[in-house]
Amino acid sequence: MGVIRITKSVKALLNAFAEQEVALSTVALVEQFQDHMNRSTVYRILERLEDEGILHSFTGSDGLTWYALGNKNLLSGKANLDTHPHFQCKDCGKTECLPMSVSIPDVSKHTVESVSLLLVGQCSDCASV
Amino acid sequence: MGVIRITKSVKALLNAFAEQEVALSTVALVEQFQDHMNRSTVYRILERLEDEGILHSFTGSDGLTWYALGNKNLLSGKANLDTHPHFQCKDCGKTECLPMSVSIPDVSKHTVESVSLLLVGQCSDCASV
DNA sequence: AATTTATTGCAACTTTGTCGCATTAACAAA
DNA sequence: TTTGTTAATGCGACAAAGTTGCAATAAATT
Repeated sequence: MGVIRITKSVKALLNAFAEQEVALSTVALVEQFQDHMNRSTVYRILERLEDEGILHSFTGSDGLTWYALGNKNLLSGKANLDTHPHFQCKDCGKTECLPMSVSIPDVSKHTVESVSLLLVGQCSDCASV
Repeated sequence: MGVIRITKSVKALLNAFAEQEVALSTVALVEQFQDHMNRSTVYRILERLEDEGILHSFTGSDGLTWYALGNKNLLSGKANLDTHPHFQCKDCGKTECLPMSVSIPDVSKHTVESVSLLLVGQCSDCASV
């Protein structure tokens, strides 16, 4: 499986997530570390960390890929579908996992294997301006 | 606003949606009409039709943009949030709007303006194989 | 039919993301 | 601590989705 060696680059990326309790886009991470690691390295590490279950990814409103800590943490059991939503602020772009589960109704004749749920709106910081 | 002139290209695109009751990806449409209209024309027409409310768009599991008929059709009133999910079959790729509304819990301190909800799984056709 | 201007085609471009391959650096074992 | 194995990285080239400016074209209106 994924992460076998804890390289400096892996540490740096994990650090970025540990410091901030928010989701980070691949684009932002590539830019943040452009002087310290190659673009493809960023992509490959994120992929590996996701394979390990340390990160999980989702698609933002702009179609870009975002990553956030956790995955298994947010799930009660592996049998259940992970239906936690992500929230993206249309003003400041801040994106985060929402610590809740949304119930998805049964879809007749369809087997649902994964759910991605993105809420776009205004976060509290931007609302108070 | 958007659509002012009903050109041959606009008619052709609207026809594609009328014939099939499913969502179509920009990529598929560009390919389908590659001999009849330019790629940028497809993108621009889809954008205009969405502005008009004739189509609505969402992002598929692959990160690609998809369009489907309706929008206002599916909404009871403009005051309510449109929370109808989209379903994408992981096997055949068929993608469709689901005629239902999913209730989104209140998110404290966040104003939710739009919801995108994508279910990925297996459709009935693929399940019976 | 003439006029106006929205729409289109074209081509060049941007951006996100992937890939192969040679080099480098984790890390386990001696 | 040194050595050997191979995962991980850098680099560069590439692919695909989507955008943009501008000149040419074709709706729609009079």
